[in-house]
Amino acid sequence: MARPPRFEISQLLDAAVRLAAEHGPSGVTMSAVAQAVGAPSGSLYHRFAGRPALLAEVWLRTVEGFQEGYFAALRSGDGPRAGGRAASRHVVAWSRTHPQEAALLLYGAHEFGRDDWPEEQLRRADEGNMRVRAAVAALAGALGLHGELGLERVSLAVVDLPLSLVRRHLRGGEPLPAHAEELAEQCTDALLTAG
Amino acid sequence: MARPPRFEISQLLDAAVRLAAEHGPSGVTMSAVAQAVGAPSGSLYHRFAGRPALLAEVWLRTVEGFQEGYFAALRSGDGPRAGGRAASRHVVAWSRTHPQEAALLLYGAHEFGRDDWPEEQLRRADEGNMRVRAAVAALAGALGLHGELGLERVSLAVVDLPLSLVRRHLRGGEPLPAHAEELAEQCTDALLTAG
DNA sequence: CATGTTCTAGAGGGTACTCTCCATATTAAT
DNA sequence: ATTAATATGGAGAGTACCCTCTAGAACATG
Repeated sequence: MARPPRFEISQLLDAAVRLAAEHGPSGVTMSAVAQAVGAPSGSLYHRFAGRPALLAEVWLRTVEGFQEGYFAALRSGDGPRAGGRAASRHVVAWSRTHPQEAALLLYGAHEFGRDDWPEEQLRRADEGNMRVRAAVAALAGALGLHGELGLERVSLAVVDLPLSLVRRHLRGGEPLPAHAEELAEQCTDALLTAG
Repeated sequence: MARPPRFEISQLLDAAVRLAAEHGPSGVTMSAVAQAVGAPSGSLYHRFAGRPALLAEVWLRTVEGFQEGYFAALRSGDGPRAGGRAASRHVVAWSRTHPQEAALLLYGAHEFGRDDWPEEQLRRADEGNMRVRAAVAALAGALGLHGELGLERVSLAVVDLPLSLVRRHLRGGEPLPAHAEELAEQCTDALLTAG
């Protein structure tokens, strides 16, 4: 018993992703998103409580989409070492097939106005972070890398390093080179070797 | 034969750095900088052609200040391997003593409106980038790491990896842990070992 | 002291964006 | 058909910011 929506939420978020990739988070204005899909600005405020809520949703949908495959990769393969390599590879491969979303990930939640997010979305973000931390800690334990220093080294190996590799290229506007997955895997492996 | 300035350029840039570190590049507005030092907005336009010029100057002063010590570190030590380790260490140590400037570096020139910069400042930025590329290429050659893949691996080792380590902590608002330099050096060394 | 130069001081126009509001339209269920 | 629920469509108030512009203050030099 209601008028059907002309604009799907996912359609609005797609436009927001495109804008964020092209002009940065600050380019994701309510009017820009509305104009991109041909909707009046009022319609946006039926879906999102305000700009912070929209930015949070764009960020969370992207991160959660990324993490889905990331955790699967971490658990894959034969043993923790292979899982780490696969995870590193996944970061690069996913970025290759989702260049706009990857560009978005490189900004970080803070640039998407995290400080202004509504309670519930902050919770979702925290939960994702916790899951990553837990997975990294489990990997570090399985590899015998203990202590604060070991944990941080594993984080660098399976999270920050592959992201750095992606950043280096995407920020320059170039696509990822063919050998990127290979390089990420090699470097991750080198860092996972106990020093 | 002129009235002495009440506001030094460096004083304005200092305020801009503080604002950028706290609120991001978008927080560096002309009025915010003016208000931070107690100057009228008009005075800012005597020093800088406009907002893009101010942002460019903030970025360039910071990057050039950082690079000064970075190149010295790269050339220091005994052989290329030690130079790479020292450079990695320098990134972390400099970030520790210059937390605000480091936060600024983590954003990247693009976020500081690089696309709108005046010609001359674009040139300065390019020159800095070229010097880094050349130094990294020289290091890769001395280490016997050849080809596109080797070059990129060395870049990751002595530039992106230590920056990632810094980013992980500073973006969370925490200071760098005591062992950060040590960890950076170890990881860089692991990556500089030919795979 | 007179002069020319550089700077301060701050008002205000122009622009872009966020968000509110309300009349109107569309649908499902009664 | 009526009604309740939900959406559109778009005008416009409020706000923040960039930048310009003019008047005059402060200083070194002749």
